[in-house]
Amino acid sequence: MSARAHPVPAKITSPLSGMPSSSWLLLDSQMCFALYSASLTMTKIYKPLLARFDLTYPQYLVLLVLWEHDQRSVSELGERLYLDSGTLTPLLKRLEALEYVSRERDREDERRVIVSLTPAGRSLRKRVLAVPQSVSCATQCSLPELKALTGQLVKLRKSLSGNLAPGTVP
Amino acid sequence: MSARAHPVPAKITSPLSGMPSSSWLLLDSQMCFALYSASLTMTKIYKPLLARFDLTYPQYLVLLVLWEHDQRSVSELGERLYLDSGTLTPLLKRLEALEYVSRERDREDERRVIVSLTPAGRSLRKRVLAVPQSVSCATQCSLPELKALTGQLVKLRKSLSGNLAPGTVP
DNA sequence: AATTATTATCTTGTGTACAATCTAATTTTG
DNA sequence: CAAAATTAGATTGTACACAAGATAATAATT
Repeated sequence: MSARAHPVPAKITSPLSGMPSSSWLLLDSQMCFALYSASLTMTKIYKPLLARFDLTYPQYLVLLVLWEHDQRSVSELGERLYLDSGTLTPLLKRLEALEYVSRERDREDERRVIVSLTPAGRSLRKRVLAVPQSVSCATQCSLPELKALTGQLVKLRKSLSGNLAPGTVP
Repeated sequence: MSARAHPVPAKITSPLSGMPSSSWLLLDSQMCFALYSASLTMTKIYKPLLARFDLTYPQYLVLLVLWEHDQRSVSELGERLYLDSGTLTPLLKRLEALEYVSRERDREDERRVIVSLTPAGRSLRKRVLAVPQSVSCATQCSLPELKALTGQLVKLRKSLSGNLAPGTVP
């Protein structure tokens, strides 16, 4: 007595365009779900590749940052990765337990914690090089396609970031 | 005595293309990070909009599925959303506590649990309609752009799903 | 200099994600 | 039909993600 309440039922149109209002709630038409599920799937692809180094995807991201610039504070890592200290602190402790990084208070400003690569963390870099290459293959995309998609996603993140506090309903 | 080891240091090229090997580890050139950070940002956009209904984004996704087809089993929801029972079981219990859904064993097959919308869950649909519209605005994308991006992300998820067990290094 | 405000990190609590394991209910097979 | 295999959910353990609040160090102000 319920169910199948969707294909083209409404004549009401949205304020945004000629889309029927019901279309807005169709799972498969939602860019956000495509984004969300693609992101989860991507993490699953990384998992076995990074497991050999006892790394998770977010831990690998921290190492990417440190391989570019060693000795970053927790907040600098957070700004770069868009993650907060509540996420990073325990993650960094795990990376420290793995002996890929060390954490020490900044002498200049004791509030800050400086995260540095250990020799093991530095030497990991070359061995990890194959991982993103392998994932790149799994996408079945050409490098120009990947670059284009990256650009669109960066643009999207920036647009969304701009709306991160106020906007409720248009 | 470390740091800044990257812009164009290596002459070695990858097996995939003419990209210098070091480029593969640059955070900002990684489509996967763009995907990951865009997805997290998107969830942050949804959070305040869904909080009014005491919903999280994955809970909202479950409701989207049920609004399309009421009375789905846990595994059917999982197939649709690409989530497993370890994620869905506690999530569905919270939706049940909110009285948006009910959960009962299938009489025909007692192994299955059927998730159904309550009247409150059904009536939520209209009120939630403004949420995806609002997010759509926040993207600053036109509807054709959103459709194109959705298509690319779906294609990406499918390509990645195809590589979910075997492939290690190419 | 003492007060106030700010900043950086840590902690706590809630809610995903998912692997691995467990239990119970069907289905398949011999 | 009984034993074995399969299936559907639930449970457990690990690891994010983030809001909110606590703590401690520094900066700004009076």
